[in-house]
Amino acid sequence: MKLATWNVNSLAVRLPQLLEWLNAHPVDAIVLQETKLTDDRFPHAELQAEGWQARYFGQKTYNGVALLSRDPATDVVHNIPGFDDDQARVIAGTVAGPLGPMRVIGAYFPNGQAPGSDKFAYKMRWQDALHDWVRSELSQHPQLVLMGDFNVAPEDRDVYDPVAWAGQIHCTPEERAQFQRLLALGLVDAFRRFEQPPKSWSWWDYRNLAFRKNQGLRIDHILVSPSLASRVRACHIDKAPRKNERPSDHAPVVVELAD
DNA sequence: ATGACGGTGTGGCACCGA
Repeated sequence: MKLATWNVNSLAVRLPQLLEWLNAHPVDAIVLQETKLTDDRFPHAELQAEGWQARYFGQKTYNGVALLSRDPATDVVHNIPGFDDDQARVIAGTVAGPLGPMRVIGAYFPNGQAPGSDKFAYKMRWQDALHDWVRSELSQHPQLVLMGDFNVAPEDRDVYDPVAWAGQIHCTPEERAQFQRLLALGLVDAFRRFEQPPKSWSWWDYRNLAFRKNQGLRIDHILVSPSLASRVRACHIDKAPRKNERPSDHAPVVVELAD
């Protein structure tokens, strides 16, 4: 079973690239971030024509998330229950698979702007709420995957220039501690289960020829529940779509689970 | 220190992302 996450930075612009990628890289389910579409504009017909059932939760201009699967996801949740939020950042659903029902949570963590800002405080509150909710989801769904754009580079090896980025947004001790709190729930970073090429990133700035210079961050992650950890067969970042004309600034991340 | 690139909105630029 294969699962993926991709911050597409506007699904309206990236739909052709998404469909092309899904054709070349069949997955059982994928979560998308930054769709930037209200639900009435979501391209469910185009996706359905390609065999995808879509669950989506969007808004105008910013944010927006979706969960695509071959069979329609059930028990769908929008945003973090009990956490009042006017930003569309989370979609969760249960997807049928060879391993039985799989709880899939797709998340677009707040950017946070800068330490000390209001947006940073929101990012911390949001992550507190996510942590507590994921803990309760884990108690009900032993087979759970939390994936998306975390906007956190967990360690210095996830940053192209850790000295320059020290204490900067995505790299602050507070954000990294929040990431560790998720791991403390028993979740496992699938990417780090394996030897990986050094300088593996999932995001490169559009500016300064960052992709060509391979200056990026690993901020898109796939965390799996304890009962899935031993089933993780592979996890990789697919840089190829970043070479497209008009690419997203993020690359998809893929995990393969043994049936 | 700033802006650089790209997306969106009701635009002629501002805001936001990371």
